[in-house]
Order: sequence, then C-alpha cells, then structure tokens
Amino acid sequence: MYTIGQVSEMFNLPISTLRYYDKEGLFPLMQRQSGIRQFGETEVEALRVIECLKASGLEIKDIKKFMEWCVEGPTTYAQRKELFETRKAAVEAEMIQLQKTLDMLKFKCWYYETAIKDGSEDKLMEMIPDSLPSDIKKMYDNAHS
Amino acid sequence: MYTIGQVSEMFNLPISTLRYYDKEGLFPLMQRQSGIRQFGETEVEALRVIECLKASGLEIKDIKKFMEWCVEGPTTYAQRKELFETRKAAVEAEMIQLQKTLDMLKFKCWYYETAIKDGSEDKLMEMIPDSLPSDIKKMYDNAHS
DNA sequence: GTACTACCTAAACCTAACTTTAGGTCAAGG
DNA sequence: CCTTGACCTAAAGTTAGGTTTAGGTAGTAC
Repeated sequence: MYTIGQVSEMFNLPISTLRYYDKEGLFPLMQRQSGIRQFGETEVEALRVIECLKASGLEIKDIKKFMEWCVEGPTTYAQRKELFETRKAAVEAEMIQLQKTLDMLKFKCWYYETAIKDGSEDKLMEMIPDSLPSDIKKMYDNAHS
Repeated sequence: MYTIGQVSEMFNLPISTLRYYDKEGLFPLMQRQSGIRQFGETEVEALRVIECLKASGLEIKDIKKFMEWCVEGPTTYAQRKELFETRKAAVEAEMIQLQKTLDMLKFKCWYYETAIKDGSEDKLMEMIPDSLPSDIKKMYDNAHS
C-alpha cells in the first residue's frame, strides 16, 4: 500500500493530478483509511493503464468508463478488447501522420542548411517552392505530398 | 488569390479558424481588398507550414514568432533552422513514446483475446500481472518496460 | 429595391485537463 | 502545548485553441 505522496513520486505526477483522477472516478475500488487514500497494486496498475490510454488520446471520461467495465468483471471483456483495438488503430494512424510531419521537418532542416550555405537573400524564399531548382523542388514536393 | 472561403475548403479548416490564425498574427503579410482578406501563395504556403509546426506540437504564439522571422529575411535563417531541428527532435521523441504506447496496446489486445477464449472469471485480472503464467508475464513486462 | 450570399469585427463563450487557493484534520517531534 | 508535515475537501482559476454570437457591409440575382 502506498500514500498519495509515494505514488506521486513513483509516477512523477503532481499530487493534485492524482486527486483529480480520483475525483473523476479513475480509481473506483480505492480504499481509504480514516479519510486517507490507500493506493494498492490495483491502483498502481490502473495508473499504468491510465498513462497508456491517455497517451493514445483517450479522454478522462472514457478512461473512467473503462475502469467501470473492469469492476463489472469478465462480462465486459469484449468491450474492453474493442476499446484497445480502437486505441491501437488511432495510435497507428497518428504515427503515420507524425511520419509525414517528420518528413516535412527534415526537408525544412535541409532547406535552411542549404539556404545558409548559399547565403541567399530572398525574403520569404522558403515559401515560394516554384522559385527553387527542380531537383530541390522535387524533394520539396515529396515532403509535402 | 483566394478568398477565405476557398482556403477553408482547400485545407478543410473552418473559416473561424483561419480568422483566428490571422488575428494571432500567423499571416503577417496578408493583403486586404476593401477589408476582405486576400490569401495568396505566400499565405497558402504559410498554412502548410502552420499545419506542420502544429502537428509537431508547437504553440500558436511560437508559430507567430517563426512567421515574423520569415518577414525579417535571411538574417534569421539560423534561428529558423534551429527551430525545425528542435521540432524534428520533439517529433522523434514523441514517436518513440507512441511506439511504447502501441506495444502496450497490442499486449492488451492480445490479453483480452486470450481472456475471452479462456473464459476466465477473475475480476480485474488484467491488473494483476503476478497472477499470469510466466511466459505471458514476460510479454506483459516487455509491454511495460 | 430587396433578398441572398459571402465577407467583416469585437467580444463572449466553450472544453479538457489540470492547478491553485482557502480552510481543515491529524500524528509525531521538540 | 505547539509547530511541522502530510494528508483532506470544495470551489475557483488557468490555459490553449478555438467557436459562437450579434451586428454590420457589399456585390449579385430577381
């Protein structure tokens, strides 16, 4: 069993955040000892799942719903599985988007490196792809597609 | 030249968002024709960069700063390059984090699939890794590391 | 000439996820 | 005893990134 302060250190989360999560119903089974929260293994594991679901883009109120399903027992296995499948698809989609963003950023890094080396003097030049040599424009177009 | 409505359709962004971006100073060179915004190639290209920087996690006020650097001309190439290098690093870090999240989600999908097949009846079983067989726990631990 | 559409502004409103504040309990140490 | 530290609550405040509202202008279609 851990106090809220210990869990705060373990997860590097402010105490206020843990209390907020509790208020939002993310620890439906948490016990109290004369008013003081007692974080057990269940709550610590719940926090790991919370961080995962949050990182996947799920909102607090939907994480709460998931925690309620957990309390309901095996009858909700299918719903829980579906939730994770949906989150998996969402994260995969986000990674594809992030990869495109990364390609564009790499192009921009290369672009400014080149611009600095060549000591160009065009104002806002990086915004006018048509003015670039065709091989560079190709790299540019790839970065934008 | 495009109207705000045309740009809204091109980028699939609400008109209100474009006006908000303008108010925040994201199109420092935009012209007006008797009060009406005129989006030129500069603004369209700016919007592409805005979407990229936003997707990289940059805040609006910092995107504005970047746009001001663009107006200042070649003297700010180094700062702009550094900004993109920083964004690149941020996105790379986020992708690593997302990959970890994805591993955990995949484990959870597999976990519930197994739980459904085996028809287990443990309440909150997915929160008690110690109760799992060691080969499964290994997969679990991998997913958590 | 009037209805419709697309544009405009300023300012109020909204939401999620926290954080801060103000005031209170309780156990241990000096 | 009284102060310090760790816990508690309810409620107000914060921030980013928009969206909505209310009221107005301007060009075209009938």
